[in-house]
Amino acid sequence: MNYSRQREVILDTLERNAIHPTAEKLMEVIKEENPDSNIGIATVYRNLRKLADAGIIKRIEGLEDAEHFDHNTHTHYHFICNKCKKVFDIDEDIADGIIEKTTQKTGFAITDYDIVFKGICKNCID
Amino acid sequence: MNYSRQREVILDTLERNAIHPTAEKLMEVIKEENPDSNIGIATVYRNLRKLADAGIIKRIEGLEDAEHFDHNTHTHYHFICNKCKKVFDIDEDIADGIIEKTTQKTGFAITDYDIVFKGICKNCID
DNA sequence: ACTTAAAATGATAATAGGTATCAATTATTT
DNA sequence: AAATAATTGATACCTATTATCATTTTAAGT
Repeated sequence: MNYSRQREVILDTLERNAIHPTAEKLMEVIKEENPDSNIGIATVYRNLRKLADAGIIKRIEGLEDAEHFDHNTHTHYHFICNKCKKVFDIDEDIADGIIEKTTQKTGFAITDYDIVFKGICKNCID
Repeated sequence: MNYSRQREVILDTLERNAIHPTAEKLMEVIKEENPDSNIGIATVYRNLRKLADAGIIKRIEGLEDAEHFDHNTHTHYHFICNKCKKVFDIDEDIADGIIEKTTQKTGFAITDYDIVFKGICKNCID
């Protein structure tokens, strides 16, 4: 993968904004932070895909209509609030050994898995 | 919800074809099985949404590009083969008490959750 | 530095999944 | 049977994402 200024901005912005943004949302933030730098939306989509395929960032599927992206590639889970639609990290040990257990029981060669919780977040309950 | 012949066909076809189809795929099957019956694609989308919202069937998100639907609403998980793209049920007890555990640790009001595994299925390994 | 080949970009057309609209039809209630 | 509400089919529309392509930038070799 060759260097590109745009890719650096995209990755850096994703890392500094841990909000699990969609491509469109990330584009918005990039524009705000770099009003002069003229990065096209196709470049954002392209690079997010490339970075995710390379395992440098993670694609989060199963949330609303669009794909979201996460700079954190360590094992963790997500919760999306049905009301405010915000995505929260769940960094707790709630599914210990689930890959091994499932591999053993099913015989599938599991390479990846995701857990998505839905409900109402603390802020929206009150 | 009023009765409709179309909805009955849609639900019945979904139940008899436990292949976790997308709306388009289900439409295909319906057309094959009922060449005369002229059900529009909008009706399929509309009814799958309505049935899922009513809890009669379940929407599976996080699989490829499109939403898939499952007539089985009991707690179970899914595995999608990255090669053949088939969706398999995982009906094993691999995440016991995960809602309680996560609710307790996070304080979110969790109403639902999904686990999606990815990898290569037995058929595609050989 | 200069040249060349490969990779990346920005603009935008194209595609795909899904929803909204609306007049016509079908169910339900009285 | 008449009135009201729900549903349908056709299709226009919207939104997320990818493809295309000419141009620019990067990396490597001389």
